[in-house]
Amino acid sequence: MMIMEWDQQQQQQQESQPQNQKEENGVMYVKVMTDEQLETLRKQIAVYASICEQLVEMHKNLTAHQDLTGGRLGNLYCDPLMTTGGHKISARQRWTPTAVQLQILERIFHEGTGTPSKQKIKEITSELSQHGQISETNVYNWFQNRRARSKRKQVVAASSNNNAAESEVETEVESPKTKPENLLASQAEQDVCFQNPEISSQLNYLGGSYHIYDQHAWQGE
Amino acid sequence: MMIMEWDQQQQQQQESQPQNQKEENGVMYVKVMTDEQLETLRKQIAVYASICEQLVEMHKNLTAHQDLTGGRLGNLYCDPLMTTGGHKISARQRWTPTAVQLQILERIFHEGTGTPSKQKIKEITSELSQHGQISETNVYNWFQNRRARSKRKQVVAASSNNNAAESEVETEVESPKTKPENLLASQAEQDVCFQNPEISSQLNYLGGSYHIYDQHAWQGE
DNA sequence: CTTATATGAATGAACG
DNA sequence: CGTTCATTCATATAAG
Repeated sequence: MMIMEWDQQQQQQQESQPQNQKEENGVMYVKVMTDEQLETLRKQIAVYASICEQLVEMHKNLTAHQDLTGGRLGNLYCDPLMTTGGHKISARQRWTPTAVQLQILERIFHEGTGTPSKQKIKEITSELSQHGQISETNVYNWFQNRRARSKRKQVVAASSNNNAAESEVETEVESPKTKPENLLASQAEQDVCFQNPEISSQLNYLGGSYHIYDQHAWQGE
Repeated sequence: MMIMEWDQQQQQQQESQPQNQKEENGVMYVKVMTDEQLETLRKQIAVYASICEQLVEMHKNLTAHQDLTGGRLGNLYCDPLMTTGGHKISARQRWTPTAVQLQILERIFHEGTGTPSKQKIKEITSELSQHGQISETNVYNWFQNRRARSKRKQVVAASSNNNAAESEVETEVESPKTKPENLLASQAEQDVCFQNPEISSQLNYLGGSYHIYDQHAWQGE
């Protein structure tokens, strides 16, 4: 909001209102944002930084048990425990979708074509392989399970209004898990490519740029 | 990084280098960032926006289980005896069979049909619902777990009897009895202080401010 | 308060 | 495609 306003104003300065520009000694001078606007902009960035930091923390905590443990790749890990008996059977055999992969899968699942054709499977697999190890079988199984379980829920929900005394809200069928996702997931699709490496690099790219604001009170504390 | 540089430069302009400023007709002119710098700044914000969006999605997907999985489960402890501070309700209370229910379940489990059909599940649920809140899913899960775990016990017992530590025959799939895997399951418990409210408000504050950059190619196309 | 265990629930994979 | 199995996750409870 505020950023957009600033952006518009900036364009005005650069294009529509040359009377706000001056050249002197080969240096271009223009009328700039007021300190207030500047401060606002800085706050925007700072807010983003703060949110990113918090979300990263939350994400770390939440996925500590799963695939992102310690930043190591989730699937096919060789645990250091094998040294005990010199055995190497403990390779994880079960694929676990990354959060990103799950997001994409859910989106595809909901956006129409309930029939994941063979060709479609390949495409999806190819797409998801950019976000972690995956195979076509995984995708196929995932859709099979996803559909079967959503249908089972339907059946259970439909049949459970028989003996239940309460007017439960179990008509959710299959939406609870994916209902609140299209608020801002509409864009930012698969081309975003945020896996751990990317996210990390981006965050590092931006890292340390927001602490200069931590004395302000805008954070709400 | 880049932001900080810009910030420093900005401060220089405003404080240390008045020779870059000019006043004319009551309007203050200062040397501003180059278009390149401006573009960089915009990219910073856009990167943050993208990351935030992605992280929010990830977080939603990851917390969907906690918040909505049991969403409708029958036994929600409506006893609002929260500790001070107004913690979140989080009706993620998992079902716990009562003594009577457990008795009945065990009896049914031992008396024959190891395969509780869906119809059977309904009957059992109906019966058990007279001794406490329960759902068909609970019964289904209970039987699944009961069976799986009794089977595992057998396997473990059988394997522990036969193999010595030296022979090292392929013991199925890693002995589940001696697997110290709780290296990371201990933390990430109660220290997750930040919950949705703060994040949400901040995100609303920034909502819709980044889409103006989506035509750029910096995302790594 | 921390650690270990029991167990309800979720889910990838396999079966028929 | 529906159902079942095997494994894992997460939490409630118990133990230290």
